Amino acid sequence: MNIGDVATASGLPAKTIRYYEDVGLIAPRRGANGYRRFDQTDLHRLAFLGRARSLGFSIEECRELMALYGDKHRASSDVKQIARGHLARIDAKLDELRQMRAALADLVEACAGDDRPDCPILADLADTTTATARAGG
Amino acid sequence: MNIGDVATASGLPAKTIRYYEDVGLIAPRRGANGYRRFDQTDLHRLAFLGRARSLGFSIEECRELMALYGDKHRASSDVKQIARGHLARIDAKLDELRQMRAALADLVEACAGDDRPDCPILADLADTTTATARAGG
DNA sequence: TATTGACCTTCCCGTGACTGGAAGCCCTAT
DNA sequence: ATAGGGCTTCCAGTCACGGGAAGGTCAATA
Repeated sequence: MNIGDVATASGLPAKTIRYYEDVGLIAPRRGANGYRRFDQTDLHRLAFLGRARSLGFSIEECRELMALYGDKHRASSDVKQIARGHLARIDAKLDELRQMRAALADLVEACAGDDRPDCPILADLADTTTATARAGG
Repeated sequence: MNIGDVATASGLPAKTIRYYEDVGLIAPRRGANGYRRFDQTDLHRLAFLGRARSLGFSIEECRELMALYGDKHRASSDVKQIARGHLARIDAKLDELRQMRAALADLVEACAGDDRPDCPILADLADTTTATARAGG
C-alpha cells in the first residue's frame, strides 16, 4: 500500500503519517522508486496511534504505549500509570476550562448585547480592583 | 516604571510583556537608554490583557476587545459576539475533553494495574474492530 | 576608578503536533 | 509527448510564549 491508501484506510492525513515516521513511531519500507510501502503491521500501528491520539495521549505517551504493547513481559501497571497521568491532566484542563466558562458565561449573560456602548464584559476586563476571581451571584 | 516593575505589578512575565509589544498590543515609550518606560495607561492595558488571557481569549480577540474598549461608540453586541464565540469554543473543548475523560476513565478502571501483562487499555487501543466509540457498561 | 551584580536590550531557537506549499520525481493513460 | 495525479523532500508557519546567548546600562561598593 502507498501512503494514500493507508491514509484512506486509517483516516489519518498523509502528512500526519509522514510525521509519525519522522518521529520514529512507524518505519515503513521503501520501494525501488522511493515510495513508502506499508504492510498490515504498519496499518495496525497507525490505527493504534490514531486511537491513542484521539484519547489525547501525547506523541511521547504513544511511543511508550506502543513499546509496552510490543513488550510481552510488560506489567499492566506501567500502562495504567501512563493512562492515569493523562487522565489527571485531562481533569486539570477540565477544571481550568470550567472555571473559564463559568466566569465568561456570567459576563455574557450580564451583557445586553445591543447597540449601546455599556458593557459589563469590558468593564470587568478593565476593572483594576479585581483579579478575575469572581463567582456570579 | 521599567519592565521589571510592571512585570511585578501586573503579574505578567517580562518576556510576555515584550511579546505583547511585538504583536502591537502595547506601545510603551522608550527612555534615552533604550529601556521601555511604562506609564499607568500601559499598566492598565496589561492588566486588561492579563484578565482577558486568563479567560482564554486569544491574542487576536484581546486585540479586538481592546479596540472596542477604546471605542466610545462601540456597541456592546460586538463585545458580546466575541465573548460568545469564545464561549462556544470553550464548550466544544469541554465536550471533547469530557468524552476523552469518559473513555479513558473506563479503560483505567478496567485495568488491573498489577504486574501481569494483560491490559484492557492496550487491548482497546489495538482493537481493529472499534473506532474509539464505546461507552462503558 | 574599577568592578561587581542586577537589570535591561535584541536576536534566535524550541515547544506540540501537525499543516501548507514549493520544487521536483514517478506512474499511468491517452 | 503530454497531462494528471500521486509521491518525495524540505522549509515555513501555527500559538503564545520561554530559554538562553551576547551585550549595553545603572546603582552601589571596594
